[in-house]
Amino acid sequence: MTRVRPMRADARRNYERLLKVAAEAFAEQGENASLDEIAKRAGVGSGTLYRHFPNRRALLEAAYVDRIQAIAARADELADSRAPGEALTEWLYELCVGSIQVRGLKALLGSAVTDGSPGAVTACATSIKGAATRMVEAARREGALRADIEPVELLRLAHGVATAAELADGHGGQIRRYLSLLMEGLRAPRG
Amino acid sequence: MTRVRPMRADARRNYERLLKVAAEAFAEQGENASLDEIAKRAGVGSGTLYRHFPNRRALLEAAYVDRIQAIAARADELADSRAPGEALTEWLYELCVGSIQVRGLKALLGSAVTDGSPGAVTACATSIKGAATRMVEAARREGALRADIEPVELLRLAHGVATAAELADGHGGQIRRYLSLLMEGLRAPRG
DNA sequence: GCACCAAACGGAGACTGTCCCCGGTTGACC
DNA sequence: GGTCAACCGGGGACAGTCTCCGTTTGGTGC
Repeated sequence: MTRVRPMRADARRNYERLLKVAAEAFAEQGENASLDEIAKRAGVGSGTLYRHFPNRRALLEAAYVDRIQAIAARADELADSRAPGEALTEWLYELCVGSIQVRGLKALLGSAVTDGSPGAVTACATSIKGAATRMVEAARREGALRADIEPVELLRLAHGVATAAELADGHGGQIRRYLSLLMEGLRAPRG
Repeated sequence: MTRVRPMRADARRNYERLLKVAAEAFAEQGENASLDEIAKRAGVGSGTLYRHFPNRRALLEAAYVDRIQAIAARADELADSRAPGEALTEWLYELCVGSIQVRGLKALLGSAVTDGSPGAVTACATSIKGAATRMVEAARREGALRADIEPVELLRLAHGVATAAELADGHGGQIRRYLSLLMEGLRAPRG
């Protein structure tokens, strides 16, 4: 158990400003927003940015953990208020909407469900997969979902739906439609 | 009718070497392969590359037109040898495999079915959409496909499937599975 | 053959972005 | 208010994109 000493006041200040600015920049410009530009907008040097966040992915993840947690929490909320199958569909819908509207989020969610990506075992990946697992299990019990679909597969397929919808109009206008086509295929097999 | 004078011999030579090298580079490294590096490998200056191909997309497209045409031709071949629904599924499967194995191809196919992308009206887009249209119409007639699915939507969804499969293992091992799940949802509605 | 010149070449260089390094600064603690 | 580890920030090496322009060369008419 290493003694963790609290961050110095200036460090904490910079850290938080960076997160705030980064979240905005990634949302607007996607995952490839300029890091030096983010540093500048946060009023710090690029050295400071890279010390706090060794690479782009680290910053991206830090900027969106809370949003991911919110999505995970939303799963339980939906599970309480609707039938499992419906809750699942609605949750995936919201996931896709978030992926398209907040541009950096999609990349992050994608790498969270990528097999064998370095550093994939992150807080983000864990909580989103946990939420998916709970929803999938409930939906299976209700017979609203085939038994051979793994939670992580569902997340990957949802990512695919978001990608397809993005190609359509760039604003997610087709998510609902594409998702319902997919869900139709994921229902328990026809008699 | 403008008089088209043939390319000078050195120009044609360079043009073709660039295409060859670019196809290799994009296949290996994806759509973001370094253009200067491609020029160097082809033994020409970067100025020459940019004169022949004003931007990355132009080079990408030129490097893969023939491959896209082959995919489009393959559609007719499959249509002749199998039932429409099965032919469609197999064609989409091959499309996805190509998208994953030849890395730059996916980006190109994606932009070909993007609504409102600049320069979307290209030879690639036209021939791939044409092939999709023929397959979709045949499948519809057979009742193997819902009537409300547009050809271009199918291409977008296939792109989504390729994306999902790529997340799974990076090599397309799940394409068949994910595609069959999708196709299940695209069949004519249950009674 | 040869001279001409439009077409084509190629690489220097301006610009943007990433990331590291290290001399200077500052906040926390005594 | 002195000490020092932690932190800052910007300069700079490196890589990539794309343009500009002086130089070279292939095609053509003689």
